[in-house]
Amino acid sequence: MSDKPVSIRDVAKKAGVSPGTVSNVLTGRKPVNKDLADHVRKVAADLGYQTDRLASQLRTGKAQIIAVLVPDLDNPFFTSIVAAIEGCVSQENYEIIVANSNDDEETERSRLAAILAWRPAGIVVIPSTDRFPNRDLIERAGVPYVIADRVTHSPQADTVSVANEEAGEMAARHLLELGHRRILLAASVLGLGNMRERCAGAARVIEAAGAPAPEVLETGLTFDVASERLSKWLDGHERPTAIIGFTNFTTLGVLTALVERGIRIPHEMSVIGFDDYKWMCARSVPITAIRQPIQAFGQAIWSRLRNRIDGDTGPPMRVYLSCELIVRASAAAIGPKGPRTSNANDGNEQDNVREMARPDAGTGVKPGA
Amino acid sequence: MSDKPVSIRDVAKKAGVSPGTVSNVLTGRKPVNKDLADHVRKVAADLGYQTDRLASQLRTGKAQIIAVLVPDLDNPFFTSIVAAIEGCVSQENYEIIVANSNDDEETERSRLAAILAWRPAGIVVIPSTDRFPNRDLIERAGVPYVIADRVTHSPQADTVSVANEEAGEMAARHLLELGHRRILLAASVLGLGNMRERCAGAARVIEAAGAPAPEVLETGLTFDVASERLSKWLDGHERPTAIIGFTNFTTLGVLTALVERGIRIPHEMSVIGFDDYKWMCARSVPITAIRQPIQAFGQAIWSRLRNRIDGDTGPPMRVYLSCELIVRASAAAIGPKGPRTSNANDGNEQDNVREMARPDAGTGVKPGA
DNA sequence: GATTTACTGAAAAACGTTTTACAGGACCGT
DNA sequence: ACGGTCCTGTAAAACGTTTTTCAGTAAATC
Repeated sequence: MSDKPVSIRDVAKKAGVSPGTVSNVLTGRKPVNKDLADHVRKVAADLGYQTDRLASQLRTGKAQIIAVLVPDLDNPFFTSIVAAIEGCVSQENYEIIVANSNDDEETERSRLAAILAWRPAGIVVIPSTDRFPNRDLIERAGVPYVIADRVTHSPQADTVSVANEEAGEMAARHLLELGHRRILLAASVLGLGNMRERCAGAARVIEAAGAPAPEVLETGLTFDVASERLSKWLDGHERPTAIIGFTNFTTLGVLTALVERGIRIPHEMSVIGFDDYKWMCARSVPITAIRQPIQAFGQAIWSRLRNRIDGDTGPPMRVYLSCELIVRASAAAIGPKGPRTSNANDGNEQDNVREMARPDAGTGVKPGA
Repeated sequence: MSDKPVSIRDVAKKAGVSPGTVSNVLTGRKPVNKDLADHVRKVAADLGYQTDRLASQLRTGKAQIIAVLVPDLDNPFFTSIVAAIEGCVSQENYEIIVANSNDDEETERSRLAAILAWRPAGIVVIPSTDRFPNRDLIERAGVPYVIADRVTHSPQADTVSVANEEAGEMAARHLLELGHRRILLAASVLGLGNMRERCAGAARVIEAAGAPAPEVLETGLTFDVASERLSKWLDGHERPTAIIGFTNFTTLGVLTALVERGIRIPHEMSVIGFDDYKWMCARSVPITAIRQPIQAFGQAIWSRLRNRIDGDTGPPMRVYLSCELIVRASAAAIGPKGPRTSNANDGNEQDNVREMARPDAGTGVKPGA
């Protein structure tokens, strides 16, 4: 109800000191007599004073704001990353601004501009495209940022991503061990670095095993077209014995396409999905999947960004985290008999985060097909 | 790279005018000669000037920030609402700050305090508890806010929610039409108004049909305990023929509990879920569910909040939106023969948003059991 | 005992805007 | 010619902080 919020001046007057002293007491930037400090603190508390962060951070130059720009706020993978980051930063008195680029380069640009006008302390962005041309906006503004997930290395900026090739390898190896040889890789869009790497990892292992090079199908970025394309593809091609979905949406697409075609899992088709969600277990044949370490992801992003905010001017770093294969029932041994699930879960639980300086920057991985 | 961002003073100097004039040109708050205005705009564009929103909004008093406080950022329902709101507000040059209360009253309070320090233009909050005692913080700050989802009416504030009773009725009626009489209602926590209302709606319809009053099971707020409690309950009670999950997490819990017990859907148990997600269709027996109108939800929240920000001082409004029953295969007719699905989808597609002033405020709905 | 040093806190400048107050014309009607 | 009203733009105040500068006192050093 009280229209004007209580200001530092009010506190100062009531406490009989100068505003500067109140500031020094509250921020602790300059020492002030213990007794007086206590008094000021008490008055501030009594008045319910809350420092106006707008004003405070106008003066100090940077806002305690971390902006997170994602390509799709309706994709639970991205929101889970936002959640993980929020958990980290809120403990250090930062606030999070979210923006949605809708996988569109133009809106990405405009959202980025709007966000930069807040002079945020840092930005984490999951680019809408691999090249991320809108980077120039951030760089011109001189705001620290890290690129996450989709772009796995960049000569200009820190990147945090998953060990994509390794993830692809894990999935493929699991299928090979189960006897599969004709494997379909379902990626969202090969224009994305992480997709190329996952496919490359899988393809390498598969070919190394002497199996035919896997086919790669691009299912697009949304769920709806994913299942559609999958269905169409299944109609027009010799049927593989296993499919790896390299994205949560593609996994969902694979699953519904199989339902539509009446192809049963795992008897007629083995499936490995990406990401680990509750619904994967809420089925009679729970889904074997590659789990991305979301919490660690968020922490790694924040820790990198934090360093930059604190003034780290070292060369761009590339951080990547290992995924984990969660063996369940949707990938089964091939052969005359029915499903036989394996539980060769050798996931390396600890030490799943590595950092490396980047001498090797810029060497993109070729698509697997 | 340029360390100091270009300020309005720089533009003014280069354009040969005063800072005030630049401001007037850019904000359009006072008229300025057309030619001069164009010139200023050009200079501003050349210099890549972007007004510092911190400074701007310090002066004007309120930040173009909408804070969204949700109980669980890992729950896709809540994040989908955030996404819907973000879509609305970003078009009007507002930015969204998200905060996670983690379903805990204390962290809710501290997050709220942190958020209020930004002097946001408005707040939308999905309270962690029904009573929402932390409301006092917002009210003391005098910031407009709307309460969403969980609390469906409040004498002090606008509420936007779903037509919960109606939703419960729809689900129950569908099951009754399919011949079910012993129905279990799975709610998250009956301390939440929306849960009580959904249960009440279902219970009323069921009892009106002469069927025994339905049992209500509280499954808790997280997925893990949900399935656990469900499993335990199923062991200790006579088995119903149908279950309604009144939350996406409880639905997931129901589904996995049934999987664990080897109870098949819909042959041995019919299930109606809540919310509409992709995974519900990615199964051989897709899930019949109550869909909440997420987009409309976000729009209604924003429109209400917008009005308040613009100075609407009318009495608190209660807005509620109708849900839709999506008939699929997980709820089947009971009887000697196997599953028979109905497609009696009479959902009222249009006119699913209503507003009403609140003379009836404060009359809570009783829990259904 | 004089001079430095250390400490404490007040006063004022600064951050980048917006807004208010005002000044200088031009234009109008008398 | 004169006072009034527009019109357009400048100068300066203001927003609520933090930071810098400085003054006054007490302690320490010679």
